Amino acid sequence: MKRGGTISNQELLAWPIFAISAGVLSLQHLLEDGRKSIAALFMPGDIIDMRGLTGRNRGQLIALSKITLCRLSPAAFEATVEDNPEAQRIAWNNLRGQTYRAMDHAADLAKKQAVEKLASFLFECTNRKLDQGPRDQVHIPIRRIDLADYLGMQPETVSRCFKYLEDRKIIAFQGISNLNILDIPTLRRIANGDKQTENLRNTNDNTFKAIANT
Amino acid sequence: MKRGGTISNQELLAWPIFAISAGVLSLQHLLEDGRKSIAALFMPGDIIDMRGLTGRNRGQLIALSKITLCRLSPAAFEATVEDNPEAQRIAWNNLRGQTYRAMDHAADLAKKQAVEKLASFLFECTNRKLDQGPRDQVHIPIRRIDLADYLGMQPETVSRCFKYLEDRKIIAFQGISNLNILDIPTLRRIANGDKQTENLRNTNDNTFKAIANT
DNA sequence: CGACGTGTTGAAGTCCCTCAAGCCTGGTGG
DNA sequence: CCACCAGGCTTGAGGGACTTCAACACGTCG
Repeated sequence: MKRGGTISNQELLAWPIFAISAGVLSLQHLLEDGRKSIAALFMPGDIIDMRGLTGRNRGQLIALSKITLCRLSPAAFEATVEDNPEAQRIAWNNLRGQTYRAMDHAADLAKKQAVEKLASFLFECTNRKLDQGPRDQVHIPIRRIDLADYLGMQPETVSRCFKYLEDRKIIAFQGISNLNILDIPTLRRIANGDKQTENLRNTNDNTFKAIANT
Repeated sequence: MKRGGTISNQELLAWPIFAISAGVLSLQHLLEDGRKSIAALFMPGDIIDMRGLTGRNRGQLIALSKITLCRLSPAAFEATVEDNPEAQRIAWNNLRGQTYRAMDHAADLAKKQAVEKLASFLFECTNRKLDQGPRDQVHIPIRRIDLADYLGMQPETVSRCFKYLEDRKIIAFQGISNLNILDIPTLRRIANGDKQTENLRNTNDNTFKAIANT
């Protein structure tokens, strides 16, 4: 499936359960006036069970990159889960992971500023990647526009916040979708909403003002 | 358990799984500088499985009202779920409901304005209440402060938005925690972010200005 | 090459937050 | 029974962070 492709409701009725093999899939909500928001990101290994949810106002499943997915028939899924405790445990834990990730994400959106949300997202990326590579290298698997919709901000703000972190030598870009975290502790503090860090970051400006006032 | 009571990490290690019988439980995240946000609300019937999540930075479980809950031992839970397909289905569907509710909530927080978020919350209340009473009567089971933390706004803004809806005869309060929805279609449009509604609502002001200008 | 979509800057506006004060309600004790 | 108190809710003015709008770079694909 190509980027931008959607899974239609008819397909969902026929195959409401599937798993992601590769790529990034999104659950998008569209408001009346065109505002778009991405409610969740599904990545390889995630199991999606939309039984009984197709008709509702739950939004659409849209691919954010080229994806491959593995369809499961509800009957086969139920049978597997009932017979195989191991499979059941995997499915349960995956769904549980999705739940708490969505709740964490909601908390991030609720009371965090733009830079803080971006910092949290970078950690979410490092936590979710399957291959256990170096923890300071991050690959951003989606476009800036989609990232903005996921974090509840504008593409412009995303750009400005990345620049903000880059200027302060906290991250360094390698191309458009890869970056290194140069200062993990500071980024962590920002993600946790530590205003102390904010003060540190503003030190230069403050001394500037202080000098100007003398 | 009284309002304000928390479930400690030690208790969670001993009893990581439980179900809510009555009351409202919240999952709260606390930022370094004191900002608080409520990541999720758990209501009667919800099953909470925190296995393996206690140590992490997942926040705390805090009661928002007097609650009673039913502890389950992991072993017993697993055994029940493996033996009884019906129980398994109930647990799975409950967790699935929590997941999609959290995702919807995240989408609401991402790209909605204050009044729109409040309207969505009112519908979430009507959808979640167990007794199938009249659909236009809503009981708000939590305080304004907690509602603000859940919706990512300030208590003041919550108050202002309620007044806004009340002034326009869209809702009518019966006491502090009960209200009637007088105009369900309009409230629905607001919840869906329809700017047309916004224009309708502003009509009076506009004519006012127009007259004032002539 | 030119067109398109995406990402980045810059200035003006708006919604919400912050702070401060007043009001109301429910619980407590005399 | 009523005064009192404390916590929560409401209201008002001022400031800040993000959005909006517009224009410009950049890479890709036809």
